[in-house]
Amino acid sequence: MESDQRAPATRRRPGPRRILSEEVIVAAALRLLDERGAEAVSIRGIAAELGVAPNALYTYFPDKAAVLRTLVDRLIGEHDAEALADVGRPWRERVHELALGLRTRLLAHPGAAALLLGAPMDGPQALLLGERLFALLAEAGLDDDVAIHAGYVLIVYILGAIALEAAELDPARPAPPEAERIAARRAGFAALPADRYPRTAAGADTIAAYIGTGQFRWGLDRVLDGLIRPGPAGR
Amino acid sequence: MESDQRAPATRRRPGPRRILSEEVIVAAALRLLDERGAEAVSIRGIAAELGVAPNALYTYFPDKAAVLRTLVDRLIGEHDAEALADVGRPWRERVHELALGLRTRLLAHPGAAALLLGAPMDGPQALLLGERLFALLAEAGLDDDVAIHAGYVLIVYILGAIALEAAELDPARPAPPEAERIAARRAGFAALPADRYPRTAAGADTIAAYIGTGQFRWGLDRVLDGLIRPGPAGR
DNA sequence: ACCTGAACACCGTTCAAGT
DNA sequence: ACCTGAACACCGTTCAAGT
Repeated sequence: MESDQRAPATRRRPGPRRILSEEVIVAAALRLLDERGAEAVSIRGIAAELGVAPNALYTYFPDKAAVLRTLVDRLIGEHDAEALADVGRPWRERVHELALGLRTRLLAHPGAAALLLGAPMDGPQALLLGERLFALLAEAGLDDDVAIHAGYVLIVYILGAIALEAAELDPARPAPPEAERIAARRAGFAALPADRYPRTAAGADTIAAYIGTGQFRWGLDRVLDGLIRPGPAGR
Repeated sequence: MESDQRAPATRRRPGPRRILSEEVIVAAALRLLDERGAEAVSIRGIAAELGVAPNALYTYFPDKAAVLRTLVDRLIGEHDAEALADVGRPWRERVHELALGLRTRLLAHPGAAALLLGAPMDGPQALLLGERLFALLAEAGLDDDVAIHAGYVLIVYILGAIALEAAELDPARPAPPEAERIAARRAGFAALPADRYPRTAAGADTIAAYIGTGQFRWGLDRVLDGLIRPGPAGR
């Protein structure tokens, strides 16, 4: 019992147990986020989910913020890199695919979307996303340094729109169908005092309908228009 | 001593004490946010700042989230409404003023900026901001419902850019000068492995410089260009 | 190296009570 | 109506220890 000098069972000595890993922890955090909302994602909650003592997680992450940053970065990274690099397809189509794909995946985890713009976008997957956007915009004819500025503007629009849309969702449960969300918004805006917010009340139907794929795409196209064919104030 | 039947001291009976108010609570929260960062803003912390028991705040706000929502909405509302409505000045100039002013004020409270896109923008001041943007864009020649969509895109860009920029700041202390922030970014990007992030590393200087008024304005102009003169895919 | 038990210094919120 | 004391059910993180 006292001899731990014996040869390693596998190639490397397995250490005491090796139950956990970064992946397993992040996966548990995401599960918690989706099932019980943002405030259920605690170190203690994740540990309980994994059947482990809370402080076990500190072997893999320095603090809770690091877990969340890693989680967000992984979600950002889940896109089809090959399709984006396929030079045979028009660049605008590929930007659409990137942006819409990102929106779909992030809205599937509304709790995570709230964390999107709360920390610097400096994770490895976020940087890769930037690389791909820069390359796409360079293909579209922009000079390298303009492409970089333009890529940042695009990221701001894409992530900002997703975050703002996700803010209306209940993070504890999957997003209701678009039609339902629009109806709820319409009711809210129509109830506003028309004397104070005349345009908002009058345009309630229009504003209510901003949520959704179609409008996300419309805004994306307008931003791309502005970036690709700079106006008189151009850089 | 036992008779509390006497006539009210002032016009309305003052109640037991009336120490607190919504304004005082929000102001204390903001002070805490600026001086000691986001995580110092707790119900208990605010109460201590005000010399009051923690649960006293529940007379004025239903929960902590409501305090933060009100705080953000107030910050959004601090702009010069008259200057924006001044029809004598070009609309683009007024949009700039609105956006840049918002950026300056929100970056002065980096901790608050992180909360910007975490909750729906449905506070009274946020709605007023929307009204003003819609009016400006209608002046710029957009149809009413297009102006509403365009206004939303603008808000997404403006708030998204501010949030992303604020995410790099230490919320516990005032923002360092722009040059210093750019230098710190440049060092970070230049240190990236060039084989994995070729464009990011090569463009480190450019990316580092994205932060700042000039670039915020450049992006704003590009977005406006796209919105005001819709391209072939226009709505 | 990896995990546990126990503890520290906190949280938000609720309840019953005092004025 | 407005505020307090006390309590409940939590937090994130650290430390010393076991293997």
